[in-house]
Amino acid sequence: METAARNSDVVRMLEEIGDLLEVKGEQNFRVNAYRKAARAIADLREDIGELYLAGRLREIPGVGEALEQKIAEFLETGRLGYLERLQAEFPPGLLTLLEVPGLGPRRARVLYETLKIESLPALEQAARSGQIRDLPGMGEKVEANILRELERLKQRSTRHPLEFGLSQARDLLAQLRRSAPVAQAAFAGSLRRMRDTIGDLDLLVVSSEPERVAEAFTRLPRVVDVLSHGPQRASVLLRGGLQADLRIVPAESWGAALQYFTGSKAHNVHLRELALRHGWTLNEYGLFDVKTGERLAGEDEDELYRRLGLQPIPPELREDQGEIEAALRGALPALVTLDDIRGDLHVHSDWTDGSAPLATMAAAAAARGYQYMAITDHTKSLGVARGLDEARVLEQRALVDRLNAELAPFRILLGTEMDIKRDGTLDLANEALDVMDYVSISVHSAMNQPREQMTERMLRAISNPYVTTLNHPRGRLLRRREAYEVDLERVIEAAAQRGVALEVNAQPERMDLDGFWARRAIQAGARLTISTDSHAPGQLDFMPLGVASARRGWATRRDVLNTLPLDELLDFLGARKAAARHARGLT
DNA sequence: GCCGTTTTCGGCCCGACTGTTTTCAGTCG
Repeated sequence: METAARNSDVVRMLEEIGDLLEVKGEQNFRVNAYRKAARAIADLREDIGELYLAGRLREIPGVGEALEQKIAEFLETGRLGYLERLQAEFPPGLLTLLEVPGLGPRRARVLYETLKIESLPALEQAARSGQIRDLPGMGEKVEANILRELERLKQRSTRHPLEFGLSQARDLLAQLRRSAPVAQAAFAGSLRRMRDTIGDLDLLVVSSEPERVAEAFTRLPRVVDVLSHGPQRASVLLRGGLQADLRIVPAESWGAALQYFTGSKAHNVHLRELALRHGWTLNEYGLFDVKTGERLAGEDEDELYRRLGLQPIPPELREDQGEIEAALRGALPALVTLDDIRGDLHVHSDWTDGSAPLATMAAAAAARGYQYMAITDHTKSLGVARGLDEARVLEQRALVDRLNAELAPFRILLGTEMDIKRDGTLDLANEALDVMDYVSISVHSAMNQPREQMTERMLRAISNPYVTTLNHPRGRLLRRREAYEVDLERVIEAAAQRGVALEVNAQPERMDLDGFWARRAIQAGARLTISTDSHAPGQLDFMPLGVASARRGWATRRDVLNTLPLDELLDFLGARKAAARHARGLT
């Protein structure tokens, strides 16, 4: 049975209630209850409609009796009487005022009640005509800030790809080290958790002269605007629209500050509640006994976790998705690392749309310490890439064999990134697949098919027994293209059953699967590959991004195909091919 | 509104910065 709403609809509904209650002046704990539940549902790995039908809504942390009833009503009817009554108390545009940084619920309410402002254009007009400076609690600066933020809002930049944030952060920290006395420096926030996109940069520094560091930070070359500036922290706007926040702490607080500013917010809140139950309090300066004020931890991050009775939790897991419970039991997974990766299984050459000869790509892979690399050039349907036909595959087979004789013990696997055609059939004949070592498949065309059609297409494609891996299964391109409409749960289930691996693609704008879906795949029993989809030698260095996504999916070494040493991988691929031949009646 | 090896009632994460105000509310992360 289909319910009337999806998880994201429920999340939006609860957040709106929270916002409206806050504007109304309702007590904070009630407001936070709605927001906490919204967060939990946003991170949910199951369909909330199914949870409801199974009578399991109360299992969601933060959902009690009252919220269960409201969510049920919303799922059944697509509406919620309680929310509609709340909405009726305020004009529909009022909540858009909260999008302006510096405007919270109190000021939004004052603006509405005194000046009848209920939209951003009305806000701008009031600010321009100098009406806001006379309101209680506001003044000329608030008015000027509103105008400034409205301008910024008009050209608001969305979230940025992780790779861009990492390079910006590394540059900033290097510049800061050169221009001020910095004892330790690191980045925190979503950058350190390696989320696939980041909203801003969180930088952390230890210094005995914090004022000088903050000052130097605001004067770095790429800073275009200083948003706030104090002795312990400063926020700036960088060229290109990225915001960077710097925090300066004393050395004895380094670990606590690193923990605090790495987040996530939900993880931190959970951790603090845990501390409180011991009679301790946790802040960015350390872990303290509430009664005596004694410092229990703070200099070292791992020690902080251990003092709380937890295994140290890798930053990639800190999303309050069960990692704290697992760490309490000592049951955190041993996450896959870059060192575990034995080869790259998705690499292009100048035979199709890569920029370098096959031999160059192989040498670059070998230089990174890999035992193997799969060359996976495109196939004939992808005309723009001059994709290979069956005859060219045979030519490539010959070249690969020659190179392997020279490069041993390094091994090039002859592979393919074969197009899945719009009806789910594959681009090359089985005879061509039979001469290959590794077959991976991708959707590159008709990407806007309806959900049911795309799902059937992928299911049909992975049913070919020669197929080892489904590449970039969601097809999204950050900031450019949404994911395919597809029932990925069904595709993952089928892939798990057939032993088909799902790729974690490390291209910065792909990051596909991301951590969320990687974890889903592992839970379903599917195996992952982590590959770079390199089109030039330097792109092989994207591998850490893919490893990060897999780690965010709780992947261990054993969940990832290309952690296998060469001989074991060859055994695995050989067995698959034998089974494929058997299925075709060739044995 | 949620929740419980301190509690079924009485708690609920914590501090910096800004601006307006003369001791602190509002906002943010």
